[in-house]
Amino acid sequence: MTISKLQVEPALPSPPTQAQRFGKAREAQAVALLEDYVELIADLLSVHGEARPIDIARRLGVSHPTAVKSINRLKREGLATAQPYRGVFLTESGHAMANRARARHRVVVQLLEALGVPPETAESDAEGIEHHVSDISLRAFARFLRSRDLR
Amino acid sequence: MTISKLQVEPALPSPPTQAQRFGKAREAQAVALLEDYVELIADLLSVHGEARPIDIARRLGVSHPTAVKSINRLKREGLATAQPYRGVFLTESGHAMANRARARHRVVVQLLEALGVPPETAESDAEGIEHHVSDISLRAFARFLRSRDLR
DNA sequence: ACCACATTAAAGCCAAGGCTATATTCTGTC
DNA sequence: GACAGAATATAGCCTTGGCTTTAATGTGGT
Repeated sequence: MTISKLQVEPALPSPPTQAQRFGKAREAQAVALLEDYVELIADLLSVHGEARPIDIARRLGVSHPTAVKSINRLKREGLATAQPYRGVFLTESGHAMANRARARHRVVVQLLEALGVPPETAESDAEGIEHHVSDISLRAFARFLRSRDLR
Repeated sequence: MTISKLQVEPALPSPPTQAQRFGKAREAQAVALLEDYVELIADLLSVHGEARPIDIARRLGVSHPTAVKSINRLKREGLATAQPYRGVFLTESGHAMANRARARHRVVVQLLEALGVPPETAESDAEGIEHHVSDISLRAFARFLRSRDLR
């Protein structure tokens, strides 16, 4: 007789379930770049009063033309406005996205540090992680931090 | 006389520092797709004994040709092997990457659940987050989980 | 043994996000 | 006010990762 599996393999999730998870991750990735830009632009505006393409490019570590191209996409999607040679500004919805992104960023960094991750690593990892944290997880993170502060 | 800033704006990181953070995130993203594929292929191999392109495609939620194209990339990068019409297998380094990815995935899911994130959300968010968790953070997560289990 | 159906492969299209090279426009200094 | 140098914009190229369409190959059932 055949011997059935000795180690119980943890069954895989159903294909549709798994496809949906991957689909969400792909979608999050699609907006990640937009979030990075508006978040950075909001920071530059609030600290320097202006957001120039060249500064955006330098801080993102990409060439100027790449930054300009992405800024054009922001304009196309109604997140930013810009006149030629005049710097970049955020629309209403751009600001909204930036605020949500900044809030998430802050919570993720705080969580990582609370878990014992050194500050620079926390900032670095957060840059990638933040775009994949759902509202549900974000609230859980906030609860954890609050409960921990009270202790 | 001019009034200096009333609220102390948290100074921005230096451009090179910030560029480096974004660069790391971009690099992580570049390998994310490879990790997703080898992780899934490893799972299929261990559960079903074979990894067919069509199953890979279905579980990732992409069309078959897209999956085939990515599998070709895996072959090009020395992570997988495949004969026409014969299914996909992992090379030594493919297995190594899959094991690292699975370990990270598991820890991230456990962490999220430990923080109170419901299981399906934990799985879903982990799919995106795992690729951006550095070894340093991963070890911190593991430490946290261990200390919590002991309590 | 055949034939229908499933699977696989191949070809070609598209948008996104990188890049370099070149042209244009500002701007600050003399 | 002119001009040099910085910033910006434009054009064109490449790769990746999606897609659809079409062709080729396996495979299982009668």
